[in-house]
Amino acid sequence: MPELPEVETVRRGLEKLIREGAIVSVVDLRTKKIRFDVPRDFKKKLLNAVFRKVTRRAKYLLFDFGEITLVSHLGMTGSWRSIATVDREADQRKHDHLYIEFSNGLRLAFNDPRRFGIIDLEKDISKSRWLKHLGPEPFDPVFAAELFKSKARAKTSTIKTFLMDQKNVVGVGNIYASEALFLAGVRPQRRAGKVTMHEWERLIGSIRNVLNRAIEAGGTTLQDHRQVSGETGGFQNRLKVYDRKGEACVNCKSPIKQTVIGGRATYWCPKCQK
DNA sequence: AACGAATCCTGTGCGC
DNA sequence: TGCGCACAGGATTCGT
Repeated sequence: MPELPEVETVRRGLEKLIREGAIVSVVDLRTKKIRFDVPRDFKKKLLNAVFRKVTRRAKYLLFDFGEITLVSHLGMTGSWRSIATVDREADQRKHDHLYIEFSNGLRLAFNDPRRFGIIDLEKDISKSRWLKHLGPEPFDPVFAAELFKSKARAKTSTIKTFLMDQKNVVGVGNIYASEALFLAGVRPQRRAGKVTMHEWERLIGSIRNVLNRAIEAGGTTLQDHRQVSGETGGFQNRLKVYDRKGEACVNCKSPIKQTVIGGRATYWCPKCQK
């Protein structure tokens, strides 16, 4: 499901609901393991913790409780939803793995059918195994053409694979990689090392542009993505190539092509992208 | 060491 | 309607 815009949308939803200073009053963990083991003392450590803020790093949500941080990754199908007090007992769904309640009555559920998501606790987030190999955020000025042209210099893998590798730059997944490459006019199957300086400049701009517009739209809902409120996102209506195989290119009317790169469906315009 | 493939898991949609 | 198969927004782990 979720790339940076979807995770950021969820973060903003959570931020609106969880008050700073709210105390965790209920931790109801329904499974020992999602993709990886949840810490054995999860409940004990989280209960009575005082909420500070929720931030995002790459595609990870970080619930800051001061002495401890709840780390959550949505994998492909993970979601957080808020449950109204009146539905407290009634709204329990298949694949709900965790419920957290706060002193002000807010109840949250983490649901993940495919179980590719992560729920973990970290004492010191700067040492987190999940975060330490990540590249820069796409909006960080460090993500600049000169540096990335040089980083990619010796890479024989495709530019699409390079952009989706979170060690290079974070937040770009399968949908937005195709979209950004289209906006920049670069074919996804081009070798990363052969992308020119000018193309890197366009690519970085396109990535920032598409991610920003997708955040504004509340993310892309193809099937699973939901905001914390339960609403779908809106960016699926603005996709230019993803999931549009055979449809007319918005620029040149050529049929959009689909291929597989790195095992993932990839969409591009054979005329607009060089 | 770098790259691509296989893998974890459940649900959905399609062809027959 | 039912069955089998391919495929799905991620990213670690494995094999070459």
